Amino acid sequence: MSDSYHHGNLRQALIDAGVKIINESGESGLSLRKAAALCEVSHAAPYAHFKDKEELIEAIKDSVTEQFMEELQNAVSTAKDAESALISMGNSYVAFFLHKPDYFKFLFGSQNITAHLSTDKEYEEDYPPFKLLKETYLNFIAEKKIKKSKTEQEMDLLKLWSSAHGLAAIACMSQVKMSFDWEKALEAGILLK
Amino acid sequence: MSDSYHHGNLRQALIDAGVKIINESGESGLSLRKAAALCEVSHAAPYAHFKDKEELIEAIKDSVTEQFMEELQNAVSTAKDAESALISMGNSYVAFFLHKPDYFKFLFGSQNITAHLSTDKEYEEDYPPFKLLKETYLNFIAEKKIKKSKTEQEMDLLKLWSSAHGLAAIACMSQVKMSFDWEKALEAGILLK
DNA sequence: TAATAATCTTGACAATGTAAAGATTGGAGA
DNA sequence: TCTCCAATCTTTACATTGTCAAGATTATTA
Repeated sequence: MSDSYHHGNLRQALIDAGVKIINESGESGLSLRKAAALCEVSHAAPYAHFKDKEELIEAIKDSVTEQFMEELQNAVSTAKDAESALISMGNSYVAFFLHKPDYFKFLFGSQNITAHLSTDKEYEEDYPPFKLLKETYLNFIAEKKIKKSKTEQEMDLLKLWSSAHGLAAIACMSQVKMSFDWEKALEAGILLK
Repeated sequence: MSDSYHHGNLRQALIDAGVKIINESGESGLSLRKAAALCEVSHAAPYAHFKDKEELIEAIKDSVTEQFMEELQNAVSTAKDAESALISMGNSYVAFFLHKPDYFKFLFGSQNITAHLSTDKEYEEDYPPFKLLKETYLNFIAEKKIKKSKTEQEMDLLKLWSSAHGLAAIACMSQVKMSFDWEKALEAGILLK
């Protein structure tokens, strides 16, 4: 392929450029034209791959969510049993965003978590982090031979998810130096206890 | 005062216009020029009262936070004892945003919770909802004669705050109809138990 | 190889944030 | 009361941005 007119893989390049921009200047610094410029392509080129800015943003979110999932998956895989997998996953959930606050704001800030997912299903089943949480939780209650009703299980899952998510939110959203030492708290297992 | 040139109370009018816009079309629909137009004033008039768009947004957040605080305060005031005050406050925390999801995204979405606060103090002390939570919590452990170290208290407060905030986040961010019935869950007291 | 689809460029336009310069007005002090 | 100043508001202007339309270039496929 001659490399002057056709980029080759502009779609992915735009996504990568978007991730880079967000890391450097947050979501507010992200514009279609800047992403296009980073790819050395004209300002309207993105429209061959994305319907509008929103669609690029969703693609970037999917990309960041993949990174997120890798860390969660790793936390679960390397745990010695189902209980520590659950705890480790929660800690990773918070730690990931603690180290990348801009990712939190980007993923959960302006738009809906599930905006990119099909809307005709129960949303949780399609959201990868929740799927992993559910698996891990089910392993846990199986391992411990705990009997719970469907409703109780849903409640447990919601508590687990929201406590991790809430901690991440509070950690990320307070730019002010906190008196609270998050790293220490995570080590000490403030989560899931 | 003649009512042609000088508005009279443009600052407050712009804030109110901003709240209205956010209720109708979310934060993405908010622009300085639209707010100015709603106040029947030229597009540059806001600059007499706000340094830039960000400063208007912070003022709108303060206004919404006041509404939020009224509901929290009410929940605490009308409770029969400190324990139910704590529970009621948590439920109000989630319920407020459940009924106004756009407010959640607006308050905690793009910017920092504490961006409008002084940055040289421990952030929690200045954030009204946290202040109220702390008071209510201290009343609770006093009422129950529970002895806790400073660190344990901080942990408790963090858990209370993050669980309520996390539930609100998850409730608001999933636009998809959830299988989970939030109203019922709140009645049943999923929080703080 | 010719037609068609995909990809990219150029040019244009409206909405927006923001700055500069000037008009209008209310109020403090004479 | 009158004058002057500071606050408030308007007008004009400009850069950035999202988006569209028309056309150029290249890949694909029949």
